[in-house]
Amino acid sequence: VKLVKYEKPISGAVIRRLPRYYRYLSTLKEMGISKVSSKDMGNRMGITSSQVRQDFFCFGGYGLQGYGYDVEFLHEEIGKILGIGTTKQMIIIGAGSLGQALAKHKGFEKRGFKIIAIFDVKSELLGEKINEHEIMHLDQLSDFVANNQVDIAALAVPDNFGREVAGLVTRLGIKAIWNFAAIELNTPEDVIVESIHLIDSLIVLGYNLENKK
Amino acid sequence: VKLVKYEKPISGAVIRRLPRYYRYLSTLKEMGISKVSSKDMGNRMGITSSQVRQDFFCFGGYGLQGYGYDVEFLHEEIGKILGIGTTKQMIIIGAGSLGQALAKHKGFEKRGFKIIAIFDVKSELLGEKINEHEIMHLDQLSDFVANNQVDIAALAVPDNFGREVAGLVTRLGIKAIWNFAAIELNTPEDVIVESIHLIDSLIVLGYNLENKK
DNA sequence: TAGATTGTTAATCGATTAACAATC
DNA sequence: TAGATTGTTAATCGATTAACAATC
Repeated sequence: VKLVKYEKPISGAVIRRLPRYYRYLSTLKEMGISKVSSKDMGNRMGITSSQVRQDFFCFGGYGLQGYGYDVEFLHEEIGKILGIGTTKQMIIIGAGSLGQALAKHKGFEKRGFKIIAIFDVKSELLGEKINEHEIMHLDQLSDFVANNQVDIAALAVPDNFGREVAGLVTRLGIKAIWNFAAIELNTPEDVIVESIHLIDSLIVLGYNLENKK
Repeated sequence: VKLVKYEKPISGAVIRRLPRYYRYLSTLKEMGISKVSSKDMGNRMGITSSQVRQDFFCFGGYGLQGYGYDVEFLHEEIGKILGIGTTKQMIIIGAGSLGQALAKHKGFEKRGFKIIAIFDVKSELLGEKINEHEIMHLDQLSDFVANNQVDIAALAVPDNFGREVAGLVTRLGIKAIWNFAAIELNTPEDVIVESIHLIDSLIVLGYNLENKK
């Protein structure tokens, strides 16, 4: 009997590779390919086959010696680890162009992230509909959170409002923030923050371009 | 005489922290604070003071023993390393909601990234103006690149067009791609790719929420 | 069986942290 | 001078890679 190894927490570096494996496996599935080797996966992703095997080994290993990995099975198992398929409800705060773009994005719902409301403070935006959701005033957030399960708040507000809105959101008990403001957030320990710093990413790109890796 | 140490290439991990230092120093400057210690910076960013000093030491050290770092000077030096202030010209491919949000974003130009054109293939979008730029047809890209300095192409196209558009862009000689499609790009060695995988980020957030770090 | 490829341990590499002398 | 904080080396920690036995 082989036991799955959940003893020690999985490192963040491994977790961040899982969505990439998952996407690649989705592609293979669509193409009707049923098996894949660690070498194939590594080549595609620019990492070593050794790292691929090591990553899966963290969870007990999903392959068959001499054969490789079954695409369908591996896809499903990684999906389970990542919690894809369990629906999480998300609100978007900030209905500017970025907030609206997030609200309209197709890919999130497919992976279990359901957008259930959009908030802003600008009166001229209120009542406008993005997809099926009317933009609500931020004053209504408290009531909304009291009456709905909100798992994640996406912050697409101007940088200088980020701290304030993050404070509000955590006071209301929301435990996960997807932050797009170019600021550092200091949130309570039990609140998970994941930031997308667009400008940082662009600056690193500019640096690498000038200093050709 | 102290020589700046440019002997070995700086690790990517260090470079990715520089924009964060830079942003923090910008804030301090605005607040009129003139000195900062490695301890202050570390606390703010959730890293050790040792790491902060080690990072700056890569470039020869910018501080004064017993005092700390001069905010204005450090800000300027990090800016120089990152190449902030040298203008880079960027085009956006894909004028959907995400492409438009990028085009409208205020923060890029401030850091030297100038958006000079937007392209799409949908005829109903052509001619529409985003900021001062008219949306052009992708067929015009080749001419445009021939007549303008294009440093960076931001790819905000549907995932299934990503590879094709990346191929086009590299064939036209553009050396840096800021990729928003949820795909792995295989580009020539001399092309720099920086990807923002929104869905990956969201999935990791969901994972961390379920598995409370 | 021969060939292929994983599972798994060990070795290496690189990044982070600790420590403290230097010096403002 | 005493106190503070960097510059810099060494120690530690963690992540990646190599290697190969296991086994399909």
